[in-house]
Amino acid sequence: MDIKEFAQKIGVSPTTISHAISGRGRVSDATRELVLQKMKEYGYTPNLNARRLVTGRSFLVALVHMDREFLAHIFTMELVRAFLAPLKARGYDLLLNVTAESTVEYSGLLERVDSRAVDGSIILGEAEIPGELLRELGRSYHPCVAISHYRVGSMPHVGSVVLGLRSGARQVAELLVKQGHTNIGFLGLDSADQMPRFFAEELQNLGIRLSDSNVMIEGHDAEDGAEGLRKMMSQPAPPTAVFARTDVLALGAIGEAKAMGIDVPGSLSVVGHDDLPLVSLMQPSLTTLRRDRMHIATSAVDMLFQLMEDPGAMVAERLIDSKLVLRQSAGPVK
Amino acid sequence: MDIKEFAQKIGVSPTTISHAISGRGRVSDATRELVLQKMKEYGYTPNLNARRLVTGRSFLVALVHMDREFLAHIFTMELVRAFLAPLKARGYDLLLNVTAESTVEYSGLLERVDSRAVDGSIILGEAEIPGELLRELGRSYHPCVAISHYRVGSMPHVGSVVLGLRSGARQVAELLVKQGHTNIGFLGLDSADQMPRFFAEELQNLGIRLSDSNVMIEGHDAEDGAEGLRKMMSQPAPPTAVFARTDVLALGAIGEAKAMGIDVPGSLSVVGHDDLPLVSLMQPSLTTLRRDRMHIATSAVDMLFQLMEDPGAMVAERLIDSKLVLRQSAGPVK
DNA sequence: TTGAAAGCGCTAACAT
DNA sequence: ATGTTAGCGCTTTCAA
Repeated sequence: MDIKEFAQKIGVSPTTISHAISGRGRVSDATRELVLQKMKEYGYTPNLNARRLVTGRSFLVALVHMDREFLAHIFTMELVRAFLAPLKARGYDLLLNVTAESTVEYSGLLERVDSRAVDGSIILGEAEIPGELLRELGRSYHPCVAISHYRVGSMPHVGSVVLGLRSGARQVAELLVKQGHTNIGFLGLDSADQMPRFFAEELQNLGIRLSDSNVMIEGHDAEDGAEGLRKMMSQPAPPTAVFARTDVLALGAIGEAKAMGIDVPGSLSVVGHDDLPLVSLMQPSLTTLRRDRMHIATSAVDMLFQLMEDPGAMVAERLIDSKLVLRQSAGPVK
Repeated sequence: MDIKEFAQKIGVSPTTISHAISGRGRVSDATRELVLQKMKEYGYTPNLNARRLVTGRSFLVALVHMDREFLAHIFTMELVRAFLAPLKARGYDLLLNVTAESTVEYSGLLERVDSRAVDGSIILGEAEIPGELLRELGRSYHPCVAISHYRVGSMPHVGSVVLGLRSGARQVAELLVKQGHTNIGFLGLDSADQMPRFFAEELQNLGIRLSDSNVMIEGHDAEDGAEGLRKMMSQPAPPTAVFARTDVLALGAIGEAKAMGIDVPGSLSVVGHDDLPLVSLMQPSLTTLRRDRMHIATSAVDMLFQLMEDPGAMVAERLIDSKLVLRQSAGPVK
């Protein structure tokens, strides 16, 4: 049943119905009551796609990601979850599966954007988000907010939430040094990651040198963490503390330490990064850097709606730092 | 730029453009080439909402859930992720944030459905999915697939993926009995859950009695698991093995056991349920029941598209069982 | 193989 | 306060 048919059935005009539903038009309370009442009775429900076509708004926000496996990271999953409530509070749904892998894919994205199929986008990038993509989006006057480790050059319609690494590096450095560690290791992900540099610099500031032989860049999996730790501990003067770039690496390292008969945190302190679910339940529970998912999500959503409401708005970049969560896996040097 | 303007610019009719893009119409190869070529050149991209209005298809599937906190379960997050690839393979996106909490919310859902804003729905229900909801959906000829622990009465346009509990209960019972345990406990979620009954029955079949005092229904959190285990082990004749309804309960229990000086699995075996990420990395690694997320997701999506392609199809219910993953936390009785 | 015209169901000026 | 009318941008008969 369309609005015309429904209008005839209940004896008012389509306009009145539209007004009654949106609440935006001038209708008498009595008429509005009647319309809403009859809607249920007849089971009429407006066609969203028609509305979207004519209003140019969809009440949809897309979550754009660079690769198809982005949800493999548990942290990202939790982030996705965190977007839901703030969006729902504004009457918005979240669109998933929008990848921006290549130029080919950009077009699919731009199609959805130019055609007003989504009102805004949140762009997730573990690595750097291609400037070309952001420029393309900006050019189509599409409000979007990028979330990544990197700063995004200021451009119109594009907000940015930066997940800072520097502060976390400092907090870990300070903790370990305070606990008396002087021989410290780092277990990393890949060569593009900035964390090892930051960590080395922060240790330097505290008078400790992160030697190259104590930096292991192995990969993403627990096995990589185990492998890295094994190498590190097989050196003549093995470190007494290790900062692992992710909790998964940290857990792999702890497992390997146990296998090698090294007590954590008795003989080796381990600090992770992410505060994934369950790491507080391990034995020992994991000391790690936590990023507040809700904070990230509400910041991004707030920013996005600012841009959506005022297309001219120049939104400031927002930096969000990690916070050290003290648990059992790191302790004073013996 | 709309199709009309674009048509004039490149000197063909809107019809031809539509045909060239969809590939459905009869157009010469040369013309199609031209159109696609010029699309990039001029940056024309069709309006999706207009297309959706006229075709009645949106290439969107909604993920419907009963409460707002559904993504709090890590298992559910992983399920969401698993839907993405099969949907993308068919050119579909996934719509998140569609709750069906109350009758009020049903209307929001039905609006999206009746208005063809989504082509189909996947309904997630940890508990039983309200029959009324499914009937409403079926009545609007809306293809949907329910995923839950419960069987859904057969009705048109509604498929069902049942996450069976019985088989898992049997596998755990068999494992523990084979390992020589005779005094066995259960750590449960809530009174609505069928698992304790199934587990008791399966133990019964093997000649073991699950005594009421060994069944603790405490809640969802690790603390609940710890609390339950403490009570259970404080009894005169504490069990030598415990089946926990979820991995989180199991981890809470293991933590508490350690705190009580009880070795796992030396003096107490613990089996969990879900195989959450990281539980394989704990010390000891967790023996648990695993449900194949990809299998569930592809089953549901396959079923959904069957219903979408052939509205008359009566889709068979599909049962998916858990599989025991043997790790370290459960072992032979000493 | 291509084009003209009608209409998808709604909203929003503009009357009344 | 309510109704009339003209599109929104596309697809799809139908005709050429």
